[in-house]
Amino acid sequence: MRSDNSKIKEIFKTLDFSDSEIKIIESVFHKIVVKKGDILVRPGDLVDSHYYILEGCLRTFHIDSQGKEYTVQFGIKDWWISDYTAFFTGEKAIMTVEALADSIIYKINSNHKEWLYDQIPRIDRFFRIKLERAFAAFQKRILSGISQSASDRYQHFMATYPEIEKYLKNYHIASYLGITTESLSRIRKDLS
Amino acid sequence: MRSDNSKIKEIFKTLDFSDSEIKIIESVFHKIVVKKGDILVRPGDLVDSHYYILEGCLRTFHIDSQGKEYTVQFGIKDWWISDYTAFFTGEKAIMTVEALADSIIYKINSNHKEWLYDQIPRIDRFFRIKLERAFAAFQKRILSGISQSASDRYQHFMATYPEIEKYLKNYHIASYLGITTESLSRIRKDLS
DNA sequence: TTCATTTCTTAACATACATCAATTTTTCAT
DNA sequence: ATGAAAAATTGATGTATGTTAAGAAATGAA
Repeated sequence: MRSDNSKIKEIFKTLDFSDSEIKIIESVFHKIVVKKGDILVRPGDLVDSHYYILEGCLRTFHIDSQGKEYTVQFGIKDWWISDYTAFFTGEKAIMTVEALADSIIYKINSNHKEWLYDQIPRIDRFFRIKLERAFAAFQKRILSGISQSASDRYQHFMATYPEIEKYLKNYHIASYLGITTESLSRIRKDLS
Repeated sequence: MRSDNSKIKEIFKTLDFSDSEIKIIESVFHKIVVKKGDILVRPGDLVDSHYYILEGCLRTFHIDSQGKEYTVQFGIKDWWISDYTAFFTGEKAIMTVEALADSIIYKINSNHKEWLYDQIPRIDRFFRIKLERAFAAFQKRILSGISQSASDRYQHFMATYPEIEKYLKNYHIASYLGITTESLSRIRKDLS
């Protein structure tokens, strides 16, 4: 075993694996302990891995030519995170993946994942369903972005992901909503 | 054969199927010919199907409580379309799927798709890769929505999907960008 | 605890986009 | 081809959000 993988079962808790299958799975996951502020993916990287969050919080964000940050995704316990555009398409990363708190994550790379699909076909289905749910969530976010005011988007975000809030600064939330911290501050004042 | 499925091979043109596999696939796809303006999915429907577009153009949009329309997706030849949130989660549709031109599409429902995965496991991988690419495109659109001006989003859309334009009214584009037709009109004027 | 640093708030002003209303242009059925 | 309906444009005005700058509050390291 390359690292302490005793928590691997949690990742696939919806599936029932035999001991030998667990061994196979453990062989392709790599445990990583990161500190708040650590960076997992940088712009320009080739991204051949994605990350399961066992504990903590991370975010994926883009930095534009003026240095402004735009958060595309937050991730907490039991979510997966990466620069998915780069991961899926093979293009170089335009995102940064950053730990917002000390976190414990499991990394798996593309080749290992493909190998795993061959070894345990049920896993293909597992990841497909994860992806379907993430896709549906993204569709809702797109709709929210084009149909709602910043205040409505803020309230919806806070209501939908209350567990994430404790890890976030207001500027993280603003960068996720696509507004400035000043605007968010005014929105919070209006709501209180 | 339930309908003329002679074009089914086009859907899976990246895969090499035997004649017997093609037969299996043909048995679960249902050809539908729709006219401009026809509706395939309505708000409140249970959505157990998605649609492959062989020819024509469709869009998925949401109508809010004030009757305003917000377009989440356009689809043309060789794309798939549905209310994916409803399709993947089992929730009732909040979207309308509408033909923007006379179109020829192939419909497949969930149960048949699951059955197909069992019969021909390679197809699971095929749909997973489609979904990965759609997911990456959605991630880019979210980033565009929170980071770019309406004018930039318009130019980016036109440059990225030039083949779609001929099917669209300006109010379709405006509803996709999340702006009013009046604003789009001014943007177009400024750019010309 | 204390102080430096980071984050948040507030205010004045600027700008992008929305709204409402009227008119022109385009589309499409006859 | 013609006219009614749909779509696009334009102008005047309103509002939400951005920008800049300053100060207040919160955080975290020593």
